Amino acid sequence: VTTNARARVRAELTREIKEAARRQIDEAGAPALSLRGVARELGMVSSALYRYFPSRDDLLTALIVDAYDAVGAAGEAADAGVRRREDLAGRWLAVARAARAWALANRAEYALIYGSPVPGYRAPEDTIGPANRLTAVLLAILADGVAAGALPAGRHALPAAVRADLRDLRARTGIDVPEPVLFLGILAWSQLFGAISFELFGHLHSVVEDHEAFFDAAMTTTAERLGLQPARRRR
Amino acid sequence: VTTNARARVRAELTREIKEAARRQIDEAGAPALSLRGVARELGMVSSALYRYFPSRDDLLTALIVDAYDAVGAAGEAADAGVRRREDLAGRWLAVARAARAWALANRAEYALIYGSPVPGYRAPEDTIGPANRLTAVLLAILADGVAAGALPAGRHALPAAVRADLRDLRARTGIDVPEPVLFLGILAWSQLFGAISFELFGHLHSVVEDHEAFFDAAMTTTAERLGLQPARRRR
DNA sequence: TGTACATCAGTGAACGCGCGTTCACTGATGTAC
DNA sequence: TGTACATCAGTGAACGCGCGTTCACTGATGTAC
Repeated sequence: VTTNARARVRAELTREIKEAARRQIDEAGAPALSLRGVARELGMVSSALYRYFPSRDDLLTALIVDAYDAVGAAGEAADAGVRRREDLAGRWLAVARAARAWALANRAEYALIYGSPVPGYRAPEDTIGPANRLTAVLLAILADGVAAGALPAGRHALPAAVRADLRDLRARTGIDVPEPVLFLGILAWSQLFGAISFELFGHLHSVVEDHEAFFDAAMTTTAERLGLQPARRRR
Repeated sequence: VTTNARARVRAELTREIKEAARRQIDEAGAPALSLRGVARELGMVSSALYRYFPSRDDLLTALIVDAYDAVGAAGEAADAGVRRREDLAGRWLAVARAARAWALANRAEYALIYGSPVPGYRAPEDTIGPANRLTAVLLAILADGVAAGALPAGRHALPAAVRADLRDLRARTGIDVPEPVLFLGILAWSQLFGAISFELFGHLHSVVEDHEAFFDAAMTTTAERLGLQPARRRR
């Protein structure tokens, strides 16, 4: 039991190191993340950090995993907060808004996972699982729609190469959604992050003023195009 | 006349410096761009570069301007290469493919302009003009469509805030396109770069294999959604 | 055309800084008998 | 419960490196008369 005192302190400090690192990348960007800087902020000597992370890259990996987890959790919570589960468009919009809100509140972390990759850094396998967390939420909405018969099964014609790739994807992952719907889903997914990136990386600057209104309108359109009907008039 | 000998040599070296810098960011990313490294590659001493660029940031700015220019020129050429000007969907697809091809061939430069901003670097005014070059090509396609009556004027309902922003944008820039069409245009624009970024930044990895086929299918769908009809069956 | 002077490109040393990582060490915290 | 030993966290010095930028300088290239 007393053993865990040491373990608890260790966990706590690990958390504090990551927090300080997050603050640092928020101020100067991920490439400028420096172990010495983190150590300085915590009043430690830089070599002490090596008790917690074997290298700078491992610290970066931990931050990436945390970021994917955080945005995934935000999406899950937003989806779960929609009471009328059959309101698929409402769920989509809620998740999209949650992703944007998280991105605005954690710009550097967003850039870390959805911006240009940190040069020289190669993401290890550990990041794959958490990366799929938000995607799973979006896929669940699609799957619910298909199950309820609310999604047009897909008159959308696809080139053979794309259809084959999507068939493979379904087989590998067990996603229960027809290829055409899956195709539109990936499009919507990339539209979501395209919109967030455009706003965050400054490309909407001097184009549109009310970014939130624009985002909502864009995501509403995206939901319609996906075939997600607003709640009441289900066909 | 002989005066220009010096000027020509100067222009040539300026070009070589930028080329070496591009090679460097292609290998290690923009944040790692170093004047000393560039000088080393050219067999000069680092201080000599200050005869050509007053600081590292100015070199970066020049690279950004060049990149916007290059992708803009690629888009213009692709658009100009479509003989049947009334084939709006074909023009859109050609420009989209050109943007993607340029991005694939110049990954670091793409990341420089459409990826996460280089931390600590603030883009000066000079980058705004070139940044609009590609956008202008896309807008011209829309404007042509509107002029030819080929684009549905826009039954698309927009929230008041968005509509007002777009009205302002039209007034400021003299864009000759109704707000609903403009809205869909911006959506298509961000879909285009969302798709390229997703592919380049690795988010399509283990999702889809044939990236080119997927991109083409995505952009074809985007063109349809914009209301751009394939050439022959104009309504 | 020929000379005196101004302009410019490039050199090399230096300043002051920060970085990741290693290593031998001191003490404190836990464990086993 | 008390002592001997092992584990672990944190220190401080050091290695070897790279960076942007400044500055006084040497020569070569151009200009004006």
